Amino acid sequence: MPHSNQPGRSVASRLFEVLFALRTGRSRLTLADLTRETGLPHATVRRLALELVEAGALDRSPDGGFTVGIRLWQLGTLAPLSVPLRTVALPFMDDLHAALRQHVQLAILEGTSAVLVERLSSGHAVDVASQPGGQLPLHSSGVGKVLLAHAAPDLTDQIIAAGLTPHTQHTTTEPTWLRAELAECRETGVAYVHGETSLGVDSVATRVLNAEGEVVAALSVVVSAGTVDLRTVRPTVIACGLAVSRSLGWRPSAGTRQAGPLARAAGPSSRSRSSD
Amino acid sequence: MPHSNQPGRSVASRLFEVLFALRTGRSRLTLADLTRETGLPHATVRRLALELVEAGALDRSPDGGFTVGIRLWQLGTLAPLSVPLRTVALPFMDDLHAALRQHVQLAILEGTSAVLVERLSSGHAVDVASQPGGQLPLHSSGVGKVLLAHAAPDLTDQIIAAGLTPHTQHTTTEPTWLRAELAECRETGVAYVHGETSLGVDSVATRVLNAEGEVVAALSVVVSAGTVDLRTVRPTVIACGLAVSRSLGWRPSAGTRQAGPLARAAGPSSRSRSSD
DNA sequence: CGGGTATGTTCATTGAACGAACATCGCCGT
DNA sequence: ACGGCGATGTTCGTTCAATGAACATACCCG
Repeated sequence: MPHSNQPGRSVASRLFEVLFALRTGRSRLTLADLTRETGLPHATVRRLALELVEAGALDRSPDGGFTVGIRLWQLGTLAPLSVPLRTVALPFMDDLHAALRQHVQLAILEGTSAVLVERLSSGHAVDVASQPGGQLPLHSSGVGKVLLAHAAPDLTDQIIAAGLTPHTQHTTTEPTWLRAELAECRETGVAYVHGETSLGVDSVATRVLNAEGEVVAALSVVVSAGTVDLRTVRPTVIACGLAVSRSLGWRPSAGTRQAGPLARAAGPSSRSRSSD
Repeated sequence: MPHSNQPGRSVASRLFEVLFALRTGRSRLTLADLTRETGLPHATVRRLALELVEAGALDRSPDGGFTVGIRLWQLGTLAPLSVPLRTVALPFMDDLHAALRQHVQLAILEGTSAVLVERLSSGHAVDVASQPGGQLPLHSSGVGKVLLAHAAPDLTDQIIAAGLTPHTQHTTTEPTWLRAELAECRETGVAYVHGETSLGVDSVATRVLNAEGEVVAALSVVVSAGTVDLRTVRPTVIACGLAVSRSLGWRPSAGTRQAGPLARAAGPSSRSRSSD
């Protein structure tokens, strides 16, 4: 039986199975790697991979390794997140970075993860593994919590159903607790993380709104635990988030739909549920 | 005849015809746009585009526009030019930017164009249209000339055969003249451009070498004509290019294959190949 | 030299891709 | 109201490109 693939699968799906076998940390794969990764017959993988090379989507080094091609990278730069979001946010992130001398991150929601879009790091700050293009968990990162809090409610159900993987002993694994955190975040517009992603790393995150008052991104400052008082960082982060939102066309009045309570959150006083 | 496409074309090729219809400045296309752009029957384009959306390669806005998807952007960030080239070059480009307060560009060769990989701009400097991911002509830009000079000789023939499109009245359109410039550049490692890409914009470009002594990129400073003495900029650019090359593992001794003459070019005076 | 792994090549089979034709919707000018 | 027009969406018989098991080669290691 020389055609025993399960029917219903399109060429395109197979093609992208090969393409997306390249992931963070696995950005250079051999033909055998691709075969293992996809589970497809090696003859098929070979044919598809060579077609991808011919199209310029992949590059092949003389030693046989496949990597993402320059043309595909170029195509990626056309993604709408480059403009206006990144362009608009970058100067403000620069300011935030200059003021605090700590990591500053910008992330958006994609499927069931937060995707890191932009990042400014300080040499002397804690090292975080993530790079632009990398993924962060929705339930245990600052930006993740902000994005999850403002996403469709059933996404939270999905995330909880999928299991709240504990990355450290501080990761929130209790569904009720997480839901409470998210509700709090919806109220204040801010999310805190204390060593939930990795030990000794804290972060404060806030939301970024567009002209329609929708949460389009999350902005966070990541600090080494204990070095900085998060209560100091909080208003700075909030102000920066508001500044970016404003530049995207958001106005406090226009934003009543989702962003109403943020006004209260902006003041550090009211009910400072601190961190210590 | 319900199957009148010219045979020999693969699905993959059609798929990428649709994908690469998205170009700089045309990063958001409707179905009709894609159909016009590719010349394929609209039923085919529709099917392919929807498959691309399902795979996450494209995003479709509610109003029907197709844009590059986030997953494709993520995939692009895995391209080998991000690491090590960009990562290594960025700090040095920062220094160059800090020292000169002018545009600093990093580009690589891709096909018959130079592709802008990284760019630092100063608000008060001349405005150049190009963005990371954008293309620059090989015959009329600084980085282009550097890359062309060190590429396979038949690429020059190709470029000349394709016609030296004049972008301004200063663009080199005479093949012999261009070849002379390229020879000069091979000798000195530096290329100058005086208003060839756009009027009033000058640039100085130099090469970046890897551990094997191959030219892997070009580095340039772009200035408004007349504001800066290019003779001042030249040694700074050269030193920066050498610094990046060193960080990539290149050593003057090891680089004799292609990089021999650079030593002379490095010193403003004939042969003080200064590193001190 | 035999076993293992990575890569490359062949070819009969067939189902997925194809696209002409048809259908629908909204828009604009008359 | 009507008809022309462009954009989008849907159908379906035809057929050729995609498929993958089998074979072939090359290399490494014990």
